[in-house]
Amino acid sequence: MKTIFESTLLVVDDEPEILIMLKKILNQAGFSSVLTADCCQQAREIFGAEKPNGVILDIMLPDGDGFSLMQEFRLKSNVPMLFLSARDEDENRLLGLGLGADDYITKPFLPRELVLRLSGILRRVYQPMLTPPSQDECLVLGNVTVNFKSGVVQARDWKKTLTAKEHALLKKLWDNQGNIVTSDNLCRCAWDDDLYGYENTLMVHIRRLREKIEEDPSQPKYLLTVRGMGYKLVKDPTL
Amino acid sequence: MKTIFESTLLVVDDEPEILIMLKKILNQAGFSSVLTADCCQQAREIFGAEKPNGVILDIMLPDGDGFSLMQEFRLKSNVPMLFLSARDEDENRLLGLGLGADDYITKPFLPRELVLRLSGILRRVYQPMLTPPSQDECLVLGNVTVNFKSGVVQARDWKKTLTAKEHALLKKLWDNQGNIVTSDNLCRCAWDDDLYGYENTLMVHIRRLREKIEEDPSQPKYLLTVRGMGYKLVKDPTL
DNA sequence: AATTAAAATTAAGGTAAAAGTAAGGCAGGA
DNA sequence: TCCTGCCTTACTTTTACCTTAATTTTAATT
Repeated sequence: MKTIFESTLLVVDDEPEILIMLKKILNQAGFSSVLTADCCQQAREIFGAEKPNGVILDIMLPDGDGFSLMQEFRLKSNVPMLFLSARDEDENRLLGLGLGADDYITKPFLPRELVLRLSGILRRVYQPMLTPPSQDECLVLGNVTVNFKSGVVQARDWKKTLTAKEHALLKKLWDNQGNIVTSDNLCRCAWDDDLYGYENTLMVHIRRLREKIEEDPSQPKYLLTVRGMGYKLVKDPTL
Repeated sequence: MKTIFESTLLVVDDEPEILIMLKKILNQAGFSSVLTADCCQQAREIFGAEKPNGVILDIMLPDGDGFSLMQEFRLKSNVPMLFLSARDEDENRLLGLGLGADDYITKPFLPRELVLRLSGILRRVYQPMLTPPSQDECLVLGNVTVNFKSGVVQARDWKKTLTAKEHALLKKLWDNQGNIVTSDNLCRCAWDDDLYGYENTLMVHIRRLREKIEEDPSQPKYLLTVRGMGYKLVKDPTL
């Protein structure tokens, strides 16, 4: 399936004029394949034969009710289904949703709202995957890895934790990786008051950071000093 | 993630009593991790930090509107979001759904309907990724086992139960196992009002938790302090 | 090479965050 | 109503982290 508009939809309602209207609305919205049924029996046949990708059900049907029909279909398939009914009592809505309906729309309804809700559901179901299961983003510096979420710096055979200030500073540098971060800006992100006089303190922290990420402090490769301006974190010193 | 009830939810509304009510409703329904925010700014912070699995948004907020906020969040994530608003005009519903909301619920609403609709959406979105139902998941810390469903902490020859607060806090830490959880966030998940002044109380609870899981409080191995930031639960101290 | 300002290095001392402790308060159940 | 268990408050003590300050090294400028 390419887009949700190539879904096959099944609309079940006993009023012919409603069926015609719905079909028109859905076609206009871009759904090319809309099947209709006006009773449970017909709905069952189409459902079995066509395996629709979405079902819109009225509740009152001549030869049964939509609730039972939905239950029946749910046993066979996890396809998106929604109720479209004139019955707006709380109990009915709760019943319908409780049976696993993806929505419960009451008549009269806004065509555009129906389309939006239906499209939303179909999109969720047929174009689902969000959140690519991402492992925590880590900062990798040579053999050393920094995980900001856990505040851990580690290599193969050891492990250290970052203190609050170190965490703030290194994060700031990482966020601006490759660019110069002025001492002022670094101070601002680690200290609330923007008093000056933190320059020296900052240096001490930078020193500790360098130790922690195993820099040779006299020959830093990753956490570089930019004289007169600030510091810079580079991921790959060869570049 | 094992079930949808382990989703982290974010509720944004400017009325404190609504927040408290929603939190209660959702907790009762089984959602264990419900965060709340009363303005856009706070919502942004939590959204960025916690990556919630579902968002419930009011439209009228003191420092902005829910529509813009949803647009903003949509750019960053495809997470399920729904509106909960007193404004029932057609245009607003269409606008909300058009921006990609998964639902638009109007106040007053039936608690059960909210829960059904939310659960339905979450199931659609996350079900495909859910792992097959396993036996009760337990947190194992050395010789001690914590069962969150029963709230029981036990070792070979003894057994204790968790209190409500302990349960909430430990659950939160477990959900973010290995990562730093700020004191703020811990407080938020255990107390409704996000008043400050819970820091001390939090500490006392942490202390009790440490006793309960048989930590040597002076040399914790599992429930670690991250000074200036918060706490962290590690499953295996050797790693 | 001399000069000088910037940055690095130390180690000690200060301080705020967290731990510890105990008593008081409050709600739910008997 | 009292009782019990849980939560909160308030206070002291401890400690991990941060800051300070003095000295040394480095790098840019002349």
